Amino acid sequence: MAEKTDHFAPDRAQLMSLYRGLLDLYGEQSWWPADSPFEVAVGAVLTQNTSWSNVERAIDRLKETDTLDCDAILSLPTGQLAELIRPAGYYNLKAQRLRNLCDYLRSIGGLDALSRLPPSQAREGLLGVKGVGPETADDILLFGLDVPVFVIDAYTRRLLQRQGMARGDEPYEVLREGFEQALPAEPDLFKEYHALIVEHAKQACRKRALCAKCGLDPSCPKITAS
DNA sequence: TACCAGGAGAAAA
DNA sequence: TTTTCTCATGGT
Repeated sequence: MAEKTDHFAPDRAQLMSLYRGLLDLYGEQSWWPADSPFEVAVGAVLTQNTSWSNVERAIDRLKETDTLDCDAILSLPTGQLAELIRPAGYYNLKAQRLRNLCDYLRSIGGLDALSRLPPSQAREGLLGVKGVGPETADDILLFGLDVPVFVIDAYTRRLLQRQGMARGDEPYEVLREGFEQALPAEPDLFKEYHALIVEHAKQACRKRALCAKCGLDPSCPKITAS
């Protein structure tokens, strides 16, 4: 039996071929759907294990009540914040997580101050917030602050497995570093790549019954550059 | 009715 | 150290 290793070192041509294949299939996605870096940060927390349509509802409710900013969120009782974001699910948990994130941002002087930190330091700071894991932190850095970090999510893992490029269960950092070392450090490329992977998951694997195991299902097509 | 979604952290094994 | 459990609404 082959030993299980956590190696992931794709070459640039391989990843760019996959990227072009996705781009040919789905066209430009131009993410993230948000009006400000702070809205990206809030959306990144709210979308944890949650469909974006539900997140939009919650963000709309924050906008309607003029509470989509750090100070407003921190001034709300946690129960009231939870009620506002209820459509996003896990609302008690996420209300506390949003407060934790806002506490941190306020302590360092806001997102502007975060963007002025060395990227590795900004990432460590975000990861120190209870409720902000690697994917959420990288969403904020890439889509909110234009830091070239590659976001790994469940769809990315599934696609890599389907393409035969990785097992899919490698540690987050192994996969992230694999992408970042192979690709040019361009935020726009990383954003579009991630958005295309999500779009692929939605379009190609729309049948729910198949989606859970789509990494192994032939109905989820392999991507090839035209 | 049952399953799943743009995770993360705590608890159990 | 690895696996399992918890958190929850809304669409299909």
